[in-house]
Amino acid sequence: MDVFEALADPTRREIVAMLAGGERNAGDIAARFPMKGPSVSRHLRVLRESGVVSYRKNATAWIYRLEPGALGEAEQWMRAQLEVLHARFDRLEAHLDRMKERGD
Amino acid sequence: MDVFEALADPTRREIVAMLAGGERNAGDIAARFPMKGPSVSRHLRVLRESGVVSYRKNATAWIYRLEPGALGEAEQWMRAQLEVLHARFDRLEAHLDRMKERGD
DNA sequence: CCCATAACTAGCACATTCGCTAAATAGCTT
DNA sequence: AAGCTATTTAGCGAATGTGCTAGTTATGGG
Repeated sequence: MDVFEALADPTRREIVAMLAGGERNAGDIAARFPMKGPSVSRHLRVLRESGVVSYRKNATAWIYRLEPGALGEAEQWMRAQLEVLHARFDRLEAHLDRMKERGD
Repeated sequence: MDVFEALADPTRREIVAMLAGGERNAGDIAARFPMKGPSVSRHLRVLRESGVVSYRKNATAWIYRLEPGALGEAEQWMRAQLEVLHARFDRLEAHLDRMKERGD
């Protein structure tokens, strides 16, 4: 599944922010949201399937961990767009400077 | 509206990538997609309302431009999460190094 | 072995999204 | 003013997403 789709939901972004601070089990994650466990569990599934988080089982608890790969790719895509935009802006500025120097 | 929600749709991400290369009018944008004009127009509306693009009217054509602000904020949010994650990883590595040096 | 705990999956209702066609709006041209 | 072009808005149906309750699976303790 798609990373951007996974990040589209504010609850899932909060989960990502929580997990940036360290691993958490599903119960601890769910406890911080007003919704019921199964709803959070579904959000966790979306994050799992998009590769944003990994998970492992420790005794009865599922422990979730933020993985940098998927998130990093999305971040790089955004940065690439911004860089293309910025590069064009710089060229325009340089062009205007040249025009000004020639007194155009 | 939310930037991440706006970027969740692949069509809208393609539009963003197109506009990174420069301004385009709605017709030129729509021409590059298999869907009908009104569908693209709705995607453009989402991008407008999320602040990802600005638009102005020139004669009969609406011209769309990618704005760095909204996109940049989203990119920074992602980078912030990755940095928190990375910082924790670095601390862990340093800790393990210290343990090794002490022969733990 | 049976019960409690942790978390998941299944199935339902409601809201939203996505594409479509048809109609409205705005500016240029004659 | 009438019509042409470019684009948006309105409204429809199918598909999807989100939260809920109820039931299932897996592990640990008495």
